[in-house]
Amino acid sequence: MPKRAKKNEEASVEAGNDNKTEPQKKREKRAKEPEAPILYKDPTDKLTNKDGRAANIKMTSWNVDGLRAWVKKNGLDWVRQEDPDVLCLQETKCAEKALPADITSMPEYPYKYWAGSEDKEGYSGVAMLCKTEPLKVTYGIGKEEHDKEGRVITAEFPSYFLVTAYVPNAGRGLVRLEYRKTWDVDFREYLSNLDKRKSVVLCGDLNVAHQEIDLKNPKGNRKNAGFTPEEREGFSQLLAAGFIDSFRELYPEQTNAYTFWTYMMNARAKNVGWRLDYFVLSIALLPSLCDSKIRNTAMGSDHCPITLHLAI
Amino acid sequence: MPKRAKKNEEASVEAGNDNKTEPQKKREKRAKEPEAPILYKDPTDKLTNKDGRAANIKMTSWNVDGLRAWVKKNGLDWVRQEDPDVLCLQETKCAEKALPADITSMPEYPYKYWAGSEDKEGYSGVAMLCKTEPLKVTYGIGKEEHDKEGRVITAEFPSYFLVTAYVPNAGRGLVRLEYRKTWDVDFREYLSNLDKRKSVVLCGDLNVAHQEIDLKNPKGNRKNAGFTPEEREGFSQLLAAGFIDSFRELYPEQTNAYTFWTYMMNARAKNVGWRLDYFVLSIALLPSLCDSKIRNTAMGSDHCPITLHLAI
DNA sequence: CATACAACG
DNA sequence: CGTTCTATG
Repeated sequence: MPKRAKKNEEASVEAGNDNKTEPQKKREKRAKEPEAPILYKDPTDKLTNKDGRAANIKMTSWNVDGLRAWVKKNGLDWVRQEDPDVLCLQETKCAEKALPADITSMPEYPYKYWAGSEDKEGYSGVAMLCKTEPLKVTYGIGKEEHDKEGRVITAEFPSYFLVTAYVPNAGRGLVRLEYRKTWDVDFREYLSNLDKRKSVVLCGDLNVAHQEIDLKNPKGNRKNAGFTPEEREGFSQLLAAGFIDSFRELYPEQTNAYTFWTYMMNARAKNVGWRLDYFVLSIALLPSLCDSKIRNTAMGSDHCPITLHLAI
Repeated sequence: MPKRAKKNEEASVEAGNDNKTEPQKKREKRAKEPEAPILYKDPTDKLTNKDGRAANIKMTSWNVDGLRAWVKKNGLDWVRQEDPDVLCLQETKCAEKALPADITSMPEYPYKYWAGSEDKEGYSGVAMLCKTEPLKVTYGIGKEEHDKEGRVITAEFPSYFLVTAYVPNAGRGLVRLEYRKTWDVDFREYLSNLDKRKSVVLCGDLNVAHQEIDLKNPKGNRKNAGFTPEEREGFSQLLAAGFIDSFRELYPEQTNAYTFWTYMMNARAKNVGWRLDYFVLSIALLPSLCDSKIRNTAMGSDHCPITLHLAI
């Protein structure tokens, strides 16, 4: 697992040319297209906690489904508008040396951490970009069997741990459900141990819709990856261990709130989605919670980003 | 090897939609874009033979480098303008059942023949589309070892055989040169045997530049696939067996006449190319030869099409 | 550089 | 449906 942080690098340039093939046009598009539509800060974000204390930390998490494609689709323009203090990305599907200069050279985030799959190139992978330097950054959850796929980065800040995770998908036909169950147990133990030392913020694609309210089609998906009783129970046990689902805490009745839509069957246009991406907090952080939002207008992946505001 | 001819089929329709991802735009492009630039019949084509007899058959050969991509790039619009009596395609890289309706339903060519690789999907593959029905169509060259990759279709017409071929590439590092040499021997024997019965027109990607005049960079390519002494000698021996290279016959001094340019290094814009595609004729057809042309303005592949006019 | 495939989601 | 990989050219 790569353990280096990256600072700025020079961008490489590509010359344009004339005999336009499709892929050439694609590249030119990336290079020349002016900007993504301008997004303003969401005026509905609540920027104070229960006691009226002002939010002072903003975090965004996004499963980008291929970082290179997402960059070409101007995902970074959205990030610049959102301007979080920490940006966590999942499913980067990109070796560290293949990262686009657009992101490795981003001056807004001088502290950047990357984890990729050791065996399979272009599989899994997570990243964390920070405006301020963490006290310490670690990779994985301390168990050989889980730490070869670039799924977890943990950053220690003065008053909390920030963990970003891309939880293993149980797979078509649930071929990897048994593995997922062992993951859920070990990951919960990892988080509980952190929680004994400092409060924890966990964010990322947890690859489970917890309750029926968390996906459009609960009935039809009980035997599908992401909504099996085993995966839902795993999430319930995580909460029982002393954590809260920040979005559901604040919006307990909110229906049709999803963070993932399959590319198939025009699911996003019909909002046939799943809530798979979360900010999960140690109970001790509940007083610091200001808002937990789903940015479902941001395009560039089959997941949308989510943003958390804390007053710490 | 598929041995069925195909007639018309219904086109399938795709609904448009709004949340535009890159691949969606690609599909819409294919559906909605008006037309490729209009091409007129080449006024420099010579449409009579030496004796002034009028050409009465027109054939086009094109290595399309992936038929599905080529269709999306409006290759068929060019074909409709060119309007040959027979169209031969190489490197279709497409299973018969995956053929786009745009080509399977083309009414101009009621008689269509397809050959694909048996083992590797999306590899090799040739096709022949005819306005008039051949007396007989066969696939391969009658040798097990050569006939599993969908490289040859032979159509028998009243006064000649038409053979279209995609000759095996000798490969990077010449890994398949030995195989290519056995192919060259067996293919020559196949053509010679046909020639004993009726005159032969051979067209396609023969994967060799015969002489130094046939590629931009002869010096640098003597050890590269397509210009090794062995491959060039194979072509020489084919000619020695009673065949002629129709283009070179008519234009013996013509330099910078190529039919293939690698996509790399902007080779086509600089005309750094190779002449790999040929109409090779039985000597007996020499009196029928009117013209043999390279259509190097036609885009859609890393090869361009070539066209033959005969007065038979 | 570009077209195919497979694996994965 | 879309991103990645690999093989092939």
